[in-house]
Amino acid sequence: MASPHKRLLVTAALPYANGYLHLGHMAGAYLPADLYVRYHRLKGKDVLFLCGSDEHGVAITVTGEQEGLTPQQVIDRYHPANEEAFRKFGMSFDHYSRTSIPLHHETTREFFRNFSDRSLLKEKREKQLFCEKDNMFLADRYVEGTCPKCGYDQARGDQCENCGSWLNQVELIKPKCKLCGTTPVVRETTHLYFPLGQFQRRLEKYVKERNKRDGWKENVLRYCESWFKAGLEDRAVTRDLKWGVPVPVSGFENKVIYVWFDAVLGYITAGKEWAARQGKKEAWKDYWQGTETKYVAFIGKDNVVFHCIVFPAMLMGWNDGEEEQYVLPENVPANEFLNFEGQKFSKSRGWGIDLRDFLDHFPADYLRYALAVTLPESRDSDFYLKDFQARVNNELADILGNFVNRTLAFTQRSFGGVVPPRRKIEALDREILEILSTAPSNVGNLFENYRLRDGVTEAMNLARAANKYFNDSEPWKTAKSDMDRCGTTIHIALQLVRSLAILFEPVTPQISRTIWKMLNLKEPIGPGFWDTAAKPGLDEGHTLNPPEILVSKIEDKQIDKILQSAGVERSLTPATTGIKPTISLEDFKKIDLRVAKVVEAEKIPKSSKLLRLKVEVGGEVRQIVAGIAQQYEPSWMVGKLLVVVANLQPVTLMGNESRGMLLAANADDGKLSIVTILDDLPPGTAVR
RNA sequence: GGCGGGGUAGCUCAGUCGGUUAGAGCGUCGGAAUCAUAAUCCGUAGGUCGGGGGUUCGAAUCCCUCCCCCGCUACCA
Repeated sequence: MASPHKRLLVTAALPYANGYLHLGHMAGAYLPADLYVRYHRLKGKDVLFLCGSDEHGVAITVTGEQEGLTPQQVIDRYHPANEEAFRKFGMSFDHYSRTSIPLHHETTREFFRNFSDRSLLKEKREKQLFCEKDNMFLADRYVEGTCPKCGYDQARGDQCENCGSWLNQVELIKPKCKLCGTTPVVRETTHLYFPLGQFQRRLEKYVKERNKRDGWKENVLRYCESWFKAGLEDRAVTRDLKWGVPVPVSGFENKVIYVWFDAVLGYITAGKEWAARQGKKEAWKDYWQGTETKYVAFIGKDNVVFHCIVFPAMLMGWNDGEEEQYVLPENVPANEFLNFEGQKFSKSRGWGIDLRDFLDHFPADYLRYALAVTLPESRDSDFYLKDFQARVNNELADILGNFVNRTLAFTQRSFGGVVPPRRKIEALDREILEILSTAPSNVGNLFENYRLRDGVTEAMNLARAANKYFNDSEPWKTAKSDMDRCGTTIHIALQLVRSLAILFEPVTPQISRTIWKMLNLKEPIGPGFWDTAAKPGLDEGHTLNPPEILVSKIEDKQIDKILQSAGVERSLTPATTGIKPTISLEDFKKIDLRVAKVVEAEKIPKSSKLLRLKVEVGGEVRQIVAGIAQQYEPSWMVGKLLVVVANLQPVTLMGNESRGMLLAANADDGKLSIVTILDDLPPGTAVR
């Protein structure tokens, strides 16, 4: 489907500057975006490709506190590292920006002020608990106290679990900060809200229309639907924090703009910064404003709500009141997640592999190809290193690399490295030329419909067909009998090499460049080259450079080595890191551990994890609720000797009082194992 | 427990929203070939489409139910 748009604006999700990029990120958003962009550039489209680091938000502050750094120091570590990893991976951003720069603060404040001036933002005054020690307002889950209705002493800020009544956190009697245990004070705070709900009907129409025009992905439509179904609500756009963009409205000087609001605007900032560096300050408007632009936002599935709902609503909000009209995303192709060796990437568990580490071991193109053919386009997919090895060896090296090599080596030996003339065309020649003539549009159509994985596979199919052509034509035989025939075969094979270099440029740009060099072509692969891949493009008599190995194979031991650095082995054993700070003996003595014998056990109805146990401790039988139902059968538990914390403050879980807690080892993956004792000592025996 | 998503060949995944003998790549096995990175090409085998019901002339596809996995969440004191 030919696009009527003159310009293409592409963004890839702004990575959060609170950690290193890993392979899951690349498969989710960045590689798809880069494939799409590189393809369109070769088609001759006018493309602007933007990205940048998302550097605000409370998580960065928390990381800083944990490591004794300022937020600025945190982002100054991850922003350059991620930018560099992107560069090595071959991301072809026109500009990579960051949200901590003054220009971005200005962009954000401009939107904010605009909304505020036009009374789009609603002010809501509320009383909230403020912890003077932690110097912050407490979210509901960070505060507990006595329920004013039933007197239960561990009610949360929003609801009492004992009597089930809904509470306002300031109603709590004797509230306590869950972080530090001190008593917070009531302070009045005012926040501004963005009326997302007002936009719901327009957003639904917007998604429907764009889907009709550009074919949105099913998973994305499903996520949108569930948000619409739940109903959109006002969202707070201000927060009582220090780290972020200061609110530009009087009375709110001590607050910052909520990170969800400023992050998506980072795309616009990136456009402005790009334009400024081009020395054409207004050039960004050609892409961001006006009807001639098609805007495509590549993201991972966790970001759907911000790009399909929040960001469009913000742009609608702006467009309603201004002459300058921002372009809304025409499509938001979100991928699902990539697993690593069968398990979810997890920073906290140390599972997975960072992009920069991977690129220390292998060329980016190997990774790009392997990821491209297993992109999680319609559901989560798995990345296995042994698959990676197989893809590179059996496909990239053996099919593509070997075809290029055999063709160039043959030319070198039999024709002195000069493109032989094409003589009489026979059936085999006609067949492959026919295949060649449709290959660019076949691959291109798949790319344009966001079926990147199929597109790359289709490109590899041309290499397969090329090998078949070479085999069937048997130039090594005709070289002895019919040099004209042999020359014609090699002439066509060389044309195929050239076309393959072009069709593979979006996936493996470095490999394509190497082929180009071997073909001794002066003008680099560039805008408009895509369609020329359908036809022969090498002149007879042209002299080639000597061939070199294009893709070298991956050895087993290279895979083993990276498996170790990936933390695979580490993660299979229980973590020993993350030990808490040293405590004194007095502290430890406060804990009264006792042997307890299970006398009764049953599942708590409607609960999936909780077991209600009656245990004997000393002379007493008490009830304990434990979250072990997924691994232990109630009947099996009866008679077991456990170790329990006997002097723990009681709590009520799903209406069941729990007086004490049993000890169990908790693995990060959710597996657990109860603690018991080796010999049969009487219940109530102290453990220390 | 609730909401959402999955369960298709040994592995990784498609399957155009009911229509002929369920597909691809890799792996397996056999063959051809020997120009090439022992690479290539051809062919073969392999699936009761998680289980069970139902609707239909016809179901991987629609409905019901059950089992298992993943995510979010409730409750892992």
